[in-house]
Amino acid sequence: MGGNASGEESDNIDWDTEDELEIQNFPLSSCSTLTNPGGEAIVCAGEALENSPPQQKPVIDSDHSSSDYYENFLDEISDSDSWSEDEENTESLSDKEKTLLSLAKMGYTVEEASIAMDRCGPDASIDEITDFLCAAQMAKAADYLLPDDEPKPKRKFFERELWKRKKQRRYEKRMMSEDSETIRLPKPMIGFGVPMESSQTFHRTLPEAAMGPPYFYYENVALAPKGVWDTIKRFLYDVEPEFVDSKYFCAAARKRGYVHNLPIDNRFPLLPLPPLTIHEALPLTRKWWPSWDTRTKLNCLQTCIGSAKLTDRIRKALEDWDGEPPLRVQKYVLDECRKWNLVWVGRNKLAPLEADEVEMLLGFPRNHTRGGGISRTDRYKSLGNSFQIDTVAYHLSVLKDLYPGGINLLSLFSGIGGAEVSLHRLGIPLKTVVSVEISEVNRNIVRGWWEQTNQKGNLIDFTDVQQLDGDRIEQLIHSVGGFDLVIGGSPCNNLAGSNRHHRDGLEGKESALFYDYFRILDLVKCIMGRQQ
DNA sequence: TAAAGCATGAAGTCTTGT
DNA sequence: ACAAGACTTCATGCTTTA
Repeated sequence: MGGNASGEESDNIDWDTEDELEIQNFPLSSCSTLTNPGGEAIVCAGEALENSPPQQKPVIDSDHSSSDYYENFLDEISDSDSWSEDEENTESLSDKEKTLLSLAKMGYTVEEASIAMDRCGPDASIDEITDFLCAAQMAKAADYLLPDDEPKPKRKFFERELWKRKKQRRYEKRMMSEDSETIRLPKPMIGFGVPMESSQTFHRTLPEAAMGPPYFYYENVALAPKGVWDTIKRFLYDVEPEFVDSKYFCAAARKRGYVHNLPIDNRFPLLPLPPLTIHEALPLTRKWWPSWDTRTKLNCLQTCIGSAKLTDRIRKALEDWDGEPPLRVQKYVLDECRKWNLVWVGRNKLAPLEADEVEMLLGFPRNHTRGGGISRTDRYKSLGNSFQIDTVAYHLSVLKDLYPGGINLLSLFSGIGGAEVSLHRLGIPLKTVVSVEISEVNRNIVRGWWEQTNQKGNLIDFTDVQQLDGDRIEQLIHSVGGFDLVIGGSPCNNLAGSNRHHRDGLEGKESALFYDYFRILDLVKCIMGRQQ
């Protein structure tokens, strides 16, 4: 970290105009016209997308809130003895004064800070304000770096931070395909919290356009190609996605993003809590599990399983060694185990998960996808495409108190009924469920489950989202009395990392059905908004 | 004809080493 | 800081089998 600081700075900062452009347009406005892949303009609900709401970010409610960056920032400030952190009682200060104080401690002048706060609006977070300040400084930073300008210590510090911000910004730009802000995956991937990890309280303020009715809940893979989640967020009323890994809910990982307008306070998990480790979930494997296989969680449950030839190759590779194989073989075996989610079922014997086990790990009732005309291959495929019940139910649990008499559900891309099963297991009565699912075997599974669980409500099937045009939706809303929840996870085929052939992003053949989710949700919002 | 079997990397992010 | 390596991923398309 040594070296000539000023030389480093002047050599490394490229004084391009990107940030100046940003500052001129500040606050960043989200897209005002949206087009679908076909290029047709998509009609948005009233002011929903035209009045770009201020970017809302979830805020951790703690004394030393905000991002890692901010924490590092504070660390550095306290390291450099030019800043004395006197313990002040901030209780009596207003929010604005607290923000001002924070910014002052970060090295900004009160004047700079208050201008930025005015520009960013009353609801802006510290991050947004510092972003603005940084961009503003970039526009006139050249002045500061003139050789005869004797920078004050404060400026020096400020410039260093400026440079760091610039680096961060360039890194983020690199991560992004286009402009707009980056959506970064949180670490740990716990969204607005998971059970057992309740030390933090999360708060968020939804953009006005996102407010219900109805509530909506959208799901897709977290590790989508660049820019996909930005687009999804932009369409879904600028609601910040909640990224959650289901490894905090069960013994298998499942990294997913969820965009929803549900309350996030007072969530509760399904009981009993499912097993959280492989050994607890699959106790029979314990006997054969070698000590050098240190896995405690399975990787993502996918639609395909490892081949018999693969497990045979592994068996032969292991049989050459009595006892513990050499590291080279261990690595080969572990790599394949992780890639295919293999488990130990005998000496030197690995196997892919049975469909029953996948069902259990995902939180579905036993035999949910078994029989009734579904093939083994299709069973894996349907399960691999489904929700993790405990995760989704945790998010939906807030509905229980809101709808004691039950809910009307519009379930798009229902699959094997993850949404329905989640609500049922929460004890939320299902009044009318309108379910759209292209696959006949999946529709049969949901229908079978509906009958076997003696549902009192009414299940209405549709095959294709295209059938739900404005008239049909209006008619449904009229006959049902409005939907309380519009839920769905649109196809991920063209987003998923496993797709070798057509990982085409959100505009891909199947994944573009996201736009139908938005279209239908927006229609429902529109029609129900009119009726109020 | 339907179902099962099987080979097919890239694109990210994160971690580690220099 | 930077490069290189490690790690993970709601799958598709072709071939074989029942």
